[in-house]
Amino acid sequence: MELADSPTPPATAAPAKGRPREFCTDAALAAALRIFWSKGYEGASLTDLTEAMGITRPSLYAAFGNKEALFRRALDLYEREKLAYIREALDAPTARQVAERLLRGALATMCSDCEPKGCLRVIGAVACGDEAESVRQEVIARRASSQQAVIERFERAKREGDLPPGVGAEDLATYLTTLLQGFAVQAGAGISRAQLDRLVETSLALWPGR
Amino acid sequence: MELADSPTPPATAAPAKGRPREFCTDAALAAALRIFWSKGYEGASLTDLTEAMGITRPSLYAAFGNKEALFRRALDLYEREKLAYIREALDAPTARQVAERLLRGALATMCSDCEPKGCLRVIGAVACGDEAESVRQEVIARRASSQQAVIERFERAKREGDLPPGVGAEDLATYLTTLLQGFAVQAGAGISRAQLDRLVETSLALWPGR
DNA sequence: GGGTTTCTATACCAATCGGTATTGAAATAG
DNA sequence: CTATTTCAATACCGATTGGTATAGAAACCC
Repeated sequence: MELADSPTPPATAAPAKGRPREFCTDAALAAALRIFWSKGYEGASLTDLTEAMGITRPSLYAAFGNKEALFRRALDLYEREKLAYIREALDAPTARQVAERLLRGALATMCSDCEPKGCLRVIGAVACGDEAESVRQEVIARRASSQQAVIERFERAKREGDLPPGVGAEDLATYLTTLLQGFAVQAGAGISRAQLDRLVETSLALWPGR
Repeated sequence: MELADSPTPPATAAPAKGRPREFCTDAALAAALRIFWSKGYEGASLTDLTEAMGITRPSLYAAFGNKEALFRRALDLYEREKLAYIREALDAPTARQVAERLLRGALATMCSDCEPKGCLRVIGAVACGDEAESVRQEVIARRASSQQAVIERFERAKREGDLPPGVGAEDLATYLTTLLQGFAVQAGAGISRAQLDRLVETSLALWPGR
C-alpha cells in the first residue's frame, strides 16, 4: 500500500502500467487548496473537497492518501505558488525594501479578487478541535520557518548597517511577521483592498530608518 | 418556551417558584468561555463544554438555549471581563498612551499563564464551516465595533493636535488594531511572554510622535 | 403533608464526520 | 484477443456532531 504518488517531480517518469487516472491531480489539488484556504482544515469537509475537486471520495484517497496528507500537499502548493513573494522579498537590497515587498506581496495575495481572502497559514492554524492539533502544529512550524528567514535577513541587514541602532533585528522581524499575521486576520474578515492598501502605507510610514 | 434566563441582572428578583438550579450559571459560563477561548466555536464540542462546565447536556440547553447562544453569552462575558482594558485604554490622555495601554492590556490578556492564549475575538472568527458563518460575522462585527471606538478616539486626538500631521487617525487606528490581531495569532501559536513583551516595546518604539 | 414545578440523568435522535469495502467497467501490455 | 491493472461509482462503516424526549428525584409553595 503506497500513498499519494508525486505527480509533478518525476514528470511522466512512471511506465503507466494500468488504466491512467482520468483527472488532473494538479488541478484537483488547486481546487482543494481553495477550499482549505477559505474554510480552514477542519472547516473543509470531504464533501466540500470532493465537490470542488470534481472527483469521488475513493479517488481522493487513492490519489492523496487522506485528508491530512491532502492538506499538506495543498500547503506545499500554497507556499510554492502564493508565497513565492516571500523569497523574492528577502533578496531586496535593504531591510526597508524587504519589508515593503513583504507587505505589498501579502496585500496582493490576501486580497485578490479571484481567490479566498486571508492566509492559509493563519486560517489553518487557529480554532481547531483536538484531532487537528498535529495539523495546527505543522502550520505553526511553517510560519516559524518563514519568520526565521526574515530574522536572518534582518540580522544580515544589521551587520550591513542597514538598520537603525535602536532596534534589534529579531525584534523587528517578529514585529513585521506579527503585522503580516494581523493583515491575514483583517483580510479574512473582509477588509477592503483600499483599506488594506492604506494599511501598507501606514506600516511603511512607521518603519524605522529611511 | 423561553430561552436563557438572565442570572445576574435582576439579582434575586425571580420569585423562585420551582426547584432551584443546582449549578452556578456564571461559573458554568466562565468554564464554557475557557473552552471556546482555546478551541474556537466549532472546535468546542458539546462534550467538551458540558464536561468543563460540570453539567449535563439538557441542563446546558435549559440554561443557555443552544450552543450559539452560549457562545454569545461567553463572548459577552469575555468582553466584559477580559476586554475591560480597552475601554480604560481609550480614556488615556494621549494617543500614544492609548496605544500603550492597548498593547500592554492585550499582552496581559492574551499571554496569561492561567488562561487560554490568544483572543476569543480572533480565534472565534476564522476557519469555520458554513453553519458557523453567522457566529463568525457576529465576532467580526464586534471586532469592528472596538476598532471604530479606537478610530473615534484617534480622531479626537487629531483634533487635539495629539497626532503628527503625517498620519491619519483612521489609518493609525486600523494599523493598531491590525497589530493587535497579529498579537492574537502569535499568542495563539504559543509565543513566549518575553517575546510578546519585546514585541510591545518594538511597537511602541515605532509609534509615531513622542 | 399534598401538589406542582423544575431539576438532573439516561438514553436516544437524525445528520454528518472521515474513511473503506465492493463492484464493474475501462484502458493498458502482451 | 486474453490477462492484468487501476480506474470511478455506490453503498456502507463506526464514531461523533448538535440537539431532545423521557423519566425519576428533589425542592419549592401552600
